[in-house]
Amino acid sequence: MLKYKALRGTQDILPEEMPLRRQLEETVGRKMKFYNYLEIATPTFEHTGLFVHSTGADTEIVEKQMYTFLDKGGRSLTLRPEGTPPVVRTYIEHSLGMKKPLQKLFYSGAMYRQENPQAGRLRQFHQFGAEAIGSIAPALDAEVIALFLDICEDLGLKELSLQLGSIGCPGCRPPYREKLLGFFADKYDLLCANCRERHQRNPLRILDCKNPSCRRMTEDAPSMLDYLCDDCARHFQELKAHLNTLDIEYRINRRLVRGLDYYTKTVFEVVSPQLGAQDALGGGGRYDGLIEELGAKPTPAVGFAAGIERILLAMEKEDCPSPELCHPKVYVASMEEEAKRLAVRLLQKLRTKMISADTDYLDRSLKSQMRAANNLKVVYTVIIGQEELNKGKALVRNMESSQQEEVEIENLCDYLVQVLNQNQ
RNA sequence: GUGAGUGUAGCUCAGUCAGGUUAGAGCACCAGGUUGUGGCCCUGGUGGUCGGGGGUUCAAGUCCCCUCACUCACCCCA
Repeated sequence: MLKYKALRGTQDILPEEMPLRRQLEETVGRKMKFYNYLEIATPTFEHTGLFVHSTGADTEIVEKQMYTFLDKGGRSLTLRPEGTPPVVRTYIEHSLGMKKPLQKLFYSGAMYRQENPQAGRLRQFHQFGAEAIGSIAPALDAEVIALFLDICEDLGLKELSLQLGSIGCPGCRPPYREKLLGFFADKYDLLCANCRERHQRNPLRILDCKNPSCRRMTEDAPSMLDYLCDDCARHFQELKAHLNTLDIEYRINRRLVRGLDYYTKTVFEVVSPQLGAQDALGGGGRYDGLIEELGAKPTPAVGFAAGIERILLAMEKEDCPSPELCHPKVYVASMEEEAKRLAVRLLQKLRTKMISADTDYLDRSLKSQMRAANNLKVVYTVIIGQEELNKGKALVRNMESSQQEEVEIENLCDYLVQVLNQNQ
């Protein structure tokens, strides 16, 4: 029995799974470039207070999901549970707003939340995300949404649903909240246990309950969308207009609620019907109050975060094309000491000429070496033994055609470079 | 944190209901069939404290308890 296993909710990524991840990473980087978002990276741990004051002290994430610890100086630190607060902290700390009025940034990395793991939900998981800080333009909300959908489509995902909503601003949300409380006043006893708790703390969340009876009850509950202030309503209208011009389909979700405190106005979620319970591939929205909340001058912003493992799951379910592991081009099979020394020299030369190559380090029979070459799917196998050494030549076998010919040992490398280039 | 289901070879799984020789198959891996040539085929081999611990029994992969992990769902969210 293995003494130490990967911790609950963490995952080893094996060689076969890497190509697909790399592809995703490459797609993200490429698309971000086209939309002019620049990459940044922030530390994996921060002062605990950063998340308490941005994500929100009352949120599930901060209340019970953070990996928080004291360092030797007695400071409370936390492994980042999400990417937005660190990015905003960086934006403020390095006065990025002074360098450019609008900063468009993206990141990709591991996040940590101590939840109960299930399909599409890990304790260490990976997110990429974009944050556009400095503009209130609804067109920017649309760009951020378009960017995320563009990435998903480039990866081959087809069955996606964009859920759109608005949760207002500090101006219009409190009055709406009162309205909602009024609506539930005579229904309190009919709510499920969870919702009764929500009633005290965050009544908006009742709208998000999946309990069928709560659902039915909230059907004709007032929606935030009907109580938006003029500013928020106009913003929402303009965003929808922009999405229409971009031919982006969306579904208005009158009860879309986010679990993070900093959202204002626009909220959205991209959902895959392939996925089951954890079906949100990504989500985001506007957070016009966060920068000020963290001590800088008021600055509007909008962004999204996406779950890499969830996207990977969805790609698998939709049979998206996945890149193959790459194979070396040449295998050098050799017998006897002298030939093996020659093989090592040849390998070195090939590699400096940018040709991937490998050989046998297990002192196996020629037959085994040929099998190894076959499993590696190489294009050519070079065979060097005593006979060849005597002649000063080596055999070069084309693995597909099974044709092989003798080549002067001195010319081996140049010969292989030449034939491999012809093939391409 | 709660509920249900599942843990047998590197992988996919038989065997568990009705306890009883030395725990099996396919794939993968290794070797041989050709004393120097891959794929297909044939033969053989390596590999398991049956998730872990405890209990019942003459006897436990099989029954009971605990524990850990995974899966699904609640919850939450990416």
